[in-house]
Amino acid sequence: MGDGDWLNEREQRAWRGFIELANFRDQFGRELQAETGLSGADYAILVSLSEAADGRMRAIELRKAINWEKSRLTQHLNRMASRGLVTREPCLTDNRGIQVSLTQAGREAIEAAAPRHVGHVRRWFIDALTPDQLDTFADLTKVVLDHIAAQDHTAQADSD
Amino acid sequence: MGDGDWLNEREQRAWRGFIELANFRDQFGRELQAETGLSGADYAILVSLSEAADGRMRAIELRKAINWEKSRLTQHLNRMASRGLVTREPCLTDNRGIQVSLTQAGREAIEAAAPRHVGHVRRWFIDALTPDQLDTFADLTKVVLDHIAAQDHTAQADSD
DNA sequence: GTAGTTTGGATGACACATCAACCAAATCGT
DNA sequence: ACGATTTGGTTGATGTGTCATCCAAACTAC
Repeated sequence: MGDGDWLNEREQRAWRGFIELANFRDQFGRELQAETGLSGADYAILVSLSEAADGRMRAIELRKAINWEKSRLTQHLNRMASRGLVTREPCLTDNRGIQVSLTQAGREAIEAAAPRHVGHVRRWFIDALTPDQLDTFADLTKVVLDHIAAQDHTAQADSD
Repeated sequence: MGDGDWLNEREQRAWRGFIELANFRDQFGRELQAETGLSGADYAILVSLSEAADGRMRAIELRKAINWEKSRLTQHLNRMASRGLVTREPCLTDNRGIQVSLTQAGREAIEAAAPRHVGHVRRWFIDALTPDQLDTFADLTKVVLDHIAAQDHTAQADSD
């Protein structure tokens, strides 16, 4: 390919490090799923629900909390409902809305998964760095994220 | 959910920063795809091919270069071939192998996409950090990646 | 040689995410 | 009141990635 302008070595080191770390994160998610039976997506939904009063939320609130596209939520809730982790009922105060509720099985699943999740995060990431390094890393990610946000105001993404 | 042991604030800041940055990266890939017509996966394959002699490589070499599962490569090459970006021919020296070649269209696609790719990386990531910060960031990712590699020697995906 | 294993690859089923299009209830403007 | 628009959600098509399984060619043995 035409290698007109590429990154210099310093830039490339940082960028590739980031990419590899991000790649690893997908693997991390799959391992967690293999251990707990919950994907990262499942986890995000269950955490939100489990923090809500009575373990129930309107779909739209859920969507705001985890910042998903609506079709993604619809389809994922379908799969989770068919697995018995959540239920979907019509919303009383808005006939176009949906109430999503944690089932007992869902609550048990998230409570079983949470410690393993934390353990994984610690073992794979936190333990690699000293407290100072953690701060530095957090600072740098913040710089980049702020830079992104400043550039592109349509950017937010989140989970976990 | 039971909040038995969670991360302290410092740990959480670093972890969440990482997650958000990794999430952003997916969005980055989609934007690039919208602009160039090439997904990150397409890009990885085309870059490898374009760097090879004659723009051709055996599938297995390609797989090693980008570290993919074999079924992923098979399926992605199918899609790319149907889009006219690559061709697949039997390998002369090993009857079970496959030779993958860049087509003219594929070469043009990667050459058109590369500058935009670099521009995006710069604009979204590199430009956010000073040279010193780039080094620091690269160092920290390396620490984490080394830690991961040291812990888990079974990380590679492939089995049969 | 010829049986057993490894290796390069293909295939089918499924999970996951996006996009575009659609629908009905809610809301808004007048 | 009533048409127009927004909003909450669904649906279907498509792209992408994983896993498990299968297959034939290639390398062992012996």
